[in-house]
Amino acid sequence: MAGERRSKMMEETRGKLISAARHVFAEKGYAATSMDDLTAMVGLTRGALYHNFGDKRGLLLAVVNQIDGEMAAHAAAVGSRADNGWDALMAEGVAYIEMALKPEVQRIVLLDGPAVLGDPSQWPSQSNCLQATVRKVEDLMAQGIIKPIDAEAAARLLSGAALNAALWIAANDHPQDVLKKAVEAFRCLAEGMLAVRN
Amino acid sequence: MAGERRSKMMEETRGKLISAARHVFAEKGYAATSMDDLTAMVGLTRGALYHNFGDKRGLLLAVVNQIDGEMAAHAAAVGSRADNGWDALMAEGVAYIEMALKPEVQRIVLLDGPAVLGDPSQWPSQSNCLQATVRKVEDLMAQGIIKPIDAEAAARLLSGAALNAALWIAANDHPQDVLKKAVEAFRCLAEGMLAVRN
DNA sequence: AATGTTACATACGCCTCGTATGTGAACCTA
DNA sequence: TAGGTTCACATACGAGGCGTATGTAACATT
Repeated sequence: MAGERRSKMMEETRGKLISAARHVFAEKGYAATSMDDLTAMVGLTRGALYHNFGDKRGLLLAVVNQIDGEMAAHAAAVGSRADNGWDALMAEGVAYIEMALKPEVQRIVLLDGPAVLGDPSQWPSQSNCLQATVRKVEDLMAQGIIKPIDAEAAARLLSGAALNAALWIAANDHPQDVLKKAVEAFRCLAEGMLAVRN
Repeated sequence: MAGERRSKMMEETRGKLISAARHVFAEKGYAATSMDDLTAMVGLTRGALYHNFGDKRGLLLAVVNQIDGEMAAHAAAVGSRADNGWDALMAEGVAYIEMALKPEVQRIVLLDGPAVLGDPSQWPSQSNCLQATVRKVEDLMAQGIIKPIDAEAAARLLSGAALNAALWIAANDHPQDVLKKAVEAFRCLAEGMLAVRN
């Protein structure tokens, strides 16, 4: 039961670094961010960085995991409020699109993340989120609501479509207008999985 | 008339640099590639690089444009061999997935490209490819084959789904098996756009 | 209280990028 | 064809940025 003050402090410095990184990575991008500046911004030096996260990539990984976790939690919360499995799946997809409108998510999770850390589906958090979608698809399939196809393939294509929709929206001048179109198209595509048309 | 030998030589060096960059970028990634090494690899120095492409990003842009152009051409060729508009759209989508299996395309066009150059839909070539898909969707819509939705939204979601499918396949150990599942799921989703089920 | 541990700072070397300047060959002119 | 000019590329230089090796002071253990 000792070393409590120490680990508390360490947790705080980790938090400060991650928080600063979220802001700066989102603004200037990963490559253009100097770790000297980043650490100085919160009154530290690179020493703290390399001790806590190993290297620059490690910091990005921590940031990505944090954001990704928040996204998964939010999507799950939205999905749980739906009346049935299908609506929940749709609601999660739409929520995913909406979340990806935040510059933080765009730049860090969708652009720099994959380039620096590699295939997103290997990340722990992303993997969890996808697995949840896979299970939802499997449930709906077992209920005969959607056609028998590979669940993982379906989940990945859905999330891919949502992701790309978000990128499109963010690059556009009228996000709200485009969001409506994107959501409509997303629902339309997703209905291709339905065993019986509404 | 004049300066023919000179511009011929310059075209050759540009070609050598782009060719080398395609290989090295695909292997080690954009960030990890040294321009000193890259240029030395074809018997040049960085002087040639900065003269021809302005900076490192300029070289990546040239590489991306070349690959993207090849992809668009291939997709168009595949699509033109189909009997009808719908089959052509499906064939192009599948072709897109298959092309994205090449490490070159994955690493350069799908990972580093967006991170370094920004939104892919702004790139000249990618934009052309997308526009072609949009027009195909509009045609099918005019024929009453697919439901009336926003054509650009549909095109973007389709290409997004295809893109993500490719990333999935490439990260997998059994590409051929997964390819089949992905293509099946892609067709399934796309059929959501059909006005009348087959 | 003495010793070990650790969280972070400091200091160093290596590499890479971009620019500024040099150079020799190809080009135009007469 | 001879002289000057242009230009494609090489060389030289300076400015960071990353990662590591080492230092240090606060904390923990006994």
